[in-house]
Amino acid sequence: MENKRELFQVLTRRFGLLNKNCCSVGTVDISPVQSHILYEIDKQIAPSMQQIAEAIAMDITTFSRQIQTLVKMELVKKTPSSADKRVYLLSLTLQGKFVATTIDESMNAYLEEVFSHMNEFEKETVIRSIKLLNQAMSKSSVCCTPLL
Amino acid sequence: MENKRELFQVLTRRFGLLNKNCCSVGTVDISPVQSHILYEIDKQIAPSMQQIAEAIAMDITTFSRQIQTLVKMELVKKTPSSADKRVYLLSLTLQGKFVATTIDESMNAYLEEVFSHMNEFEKETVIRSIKLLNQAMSKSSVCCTPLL
DNA sequence: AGATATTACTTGCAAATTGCAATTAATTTG
DNA sequence: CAAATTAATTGCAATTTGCAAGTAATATCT
Repeated sequence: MENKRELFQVLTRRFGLLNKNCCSVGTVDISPVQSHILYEIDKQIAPSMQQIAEAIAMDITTFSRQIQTLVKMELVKKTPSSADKRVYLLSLTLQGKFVATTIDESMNAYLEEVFSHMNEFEKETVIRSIKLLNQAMSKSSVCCTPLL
Repeated sequence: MENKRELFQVLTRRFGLLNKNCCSVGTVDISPVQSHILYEIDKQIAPSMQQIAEAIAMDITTFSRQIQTLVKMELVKKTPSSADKRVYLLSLTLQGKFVATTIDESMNAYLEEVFSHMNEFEKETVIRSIKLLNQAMSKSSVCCTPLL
């Protein structure tokens, strides 16, 4: 058996670095956490605060403040729900959408660059493995429970 | 082509969560960052502050303060180098070693649990893929440059 | 229907983390 | 031996974090 922890330790750090790189679009500069928030709002349809906070496993009070920041930066819009007046529905502004898309593209470019160091077969294998890993983690009881 | 970013976004989040889980040993409670520091000190031989800070790609000033905290917690020992009096050599105390080892074991247990949802062939493939990915990232110019 | 409980979100701290700029002390370079 | 470089530390000041407590709206229960 390998030392799995060693492998994951290194991988985790590199992911952390990759994440940090990717959050500057023109004059707009956001944190990795904020980038995750934009990503998730973009992905869901008219989500509430709770939904996004849960999806990224973030404390709701911290999340509330992050959203306030993003609203001030005019990247996110909070619309009161008509069905339930306690709820705010989140969406990206035009600028927010632009930022999210640009980050997505640059992340994909980064990843393409990383994958360019492999041959086709290796690429396929790695992609398939990451899917497997994601599935296994979602089945796992020890972590990741709040994540889809 | 797949959407790689989607896959990595989810994986990154799950790793983040895994990381957070794993830092409480008895009455000692440390942050994920501190756990990385302990890990890296344990791995190297009589490293200097610079060396560790660079290995985990952390700002040296932040690192300096983290070390101060860990020294107060009696997990890390700072020994002035006799060869160069500017330098401090880092090592784990007995307690620090214990904490590092315990975290290592519990991380490995977590990972075993995750891998238990795969068959033997899948396990092999995934492990091999992560190695490939690590290699590719270390060759990459866009990230990870400071990391071994 | 009306009191009670629950839910969604917000604020008040207080602690921890971060990084840039500037400092100290030791070593190297010219 | 003076000047430049290096290792590590400190002074801010901004950001992030989470618990506890609060407000307002909705759901539940007799």
